[in-house]
Amino acid sequence: MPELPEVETVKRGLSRLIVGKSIVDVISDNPKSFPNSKQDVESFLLESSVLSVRRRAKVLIIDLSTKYSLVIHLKMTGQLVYINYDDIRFGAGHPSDSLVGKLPDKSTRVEITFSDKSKLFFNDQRKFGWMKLMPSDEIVNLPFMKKVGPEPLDQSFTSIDFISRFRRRPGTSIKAALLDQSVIAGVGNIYADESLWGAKIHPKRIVSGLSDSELSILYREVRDVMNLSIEKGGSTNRNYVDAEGKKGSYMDFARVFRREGLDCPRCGEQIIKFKAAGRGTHVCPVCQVL
DNA sequence: CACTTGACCTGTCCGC
DNA sequence: TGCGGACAGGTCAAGT
Repeated sequence: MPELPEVETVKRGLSRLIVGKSIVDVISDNPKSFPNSKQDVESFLLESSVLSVRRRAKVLIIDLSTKYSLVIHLKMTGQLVYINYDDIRFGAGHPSDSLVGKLPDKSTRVEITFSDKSKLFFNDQRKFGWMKLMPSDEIVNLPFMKKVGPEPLDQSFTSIDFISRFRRRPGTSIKAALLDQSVIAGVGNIYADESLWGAKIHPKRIVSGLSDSELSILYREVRDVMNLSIEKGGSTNRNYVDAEGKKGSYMDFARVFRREGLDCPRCGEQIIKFKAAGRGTHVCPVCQVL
C-alpha cells in the first residue's frame, strides 16, 4: 500500500476513532507480523490506553499510556481497520458496517479489542508488514528512523531543501532517488510516477543531469500530488483501505499510474509502461523524454 | 562507497 | 479448467 498519503489517511482515521480507548485483549497469528514477547504484551499493551496516533514517513505510531508505542509498517498489503459494533447496532451508519462479519479473515494477523468491545484489525495478505511494541522514546533509535529523510509536506520543507537532498545522489536515476526513503520520506511507486509526469521528467534521467529549475518543479509536483491524494483518501490500487475499511479515490485522478495504453491527459499520446529502478514505471513518451 | 538486484510472502492475472 | 510465470503499493541484505 501505503505510501505517505495512505498512511496519513489511516493516521487521521485512527486519531478520530481510537484515541482514549483502553486495550483489553490482543490475538495474533504470525510472529513476523507481531514480533512481541508475551511478557511485553502483558506488561505494556494490555490495560494500556491510546494517547495519540502519529505518522513518520510510511510508519504509523500508536502511543500508549505505558510509555510504550505500537510501531506499525503496512508495507505492500497491510490494512488497519477499526470496527465499533455499538455504532452499528445503534445505527450510526459507519462505513465499516459492511465489514462486520467479514473480519477477521484469512489475512488478519492481529486483532486488538478495546474495553468497549470495538476492535482494530491488522490485516496483511503478504505478511511483509509488522506491528512492534517498544518504548516510545526508543523509536528515534530505530535504524530506519535514523536514516529517513525529511517529511516533504512539512511547512518548513522548502524547494531549496528538496534540491540539496537530491544533489546528494548525483549518480542515480531520479526515480530511484525519489523512492529512496533516506532522500525524502514517504514517496512510493505511485507518487513517484505521478509527480515525474507532472514535472515532465523521464524517470531514468540521472539526477546530476537535472537542473535546479527542474528539481524545483518536481518539488512542487511531489507536494501537490500527495496533498491531492490525501484529500481523496489515498489510492486504492489493490488492497488499500482506510481505518474504516473505505477505499481511496486518487486512482480516479491518476494521470499515468496504471494507465498504460490510455491517453496522456496533457498531450493525448499513449502512456507506456516499462521497468525503472526495479519497479513498474509509467510514462508519457512525448511529455517525458530521456 | 554508490548503486542495483534478490528476497521476503500470498494472490491474481495472463498466455498456453 | 489447469498450470507456469510474471507481477504487485516497501524495505533490507547481499551482490557488483
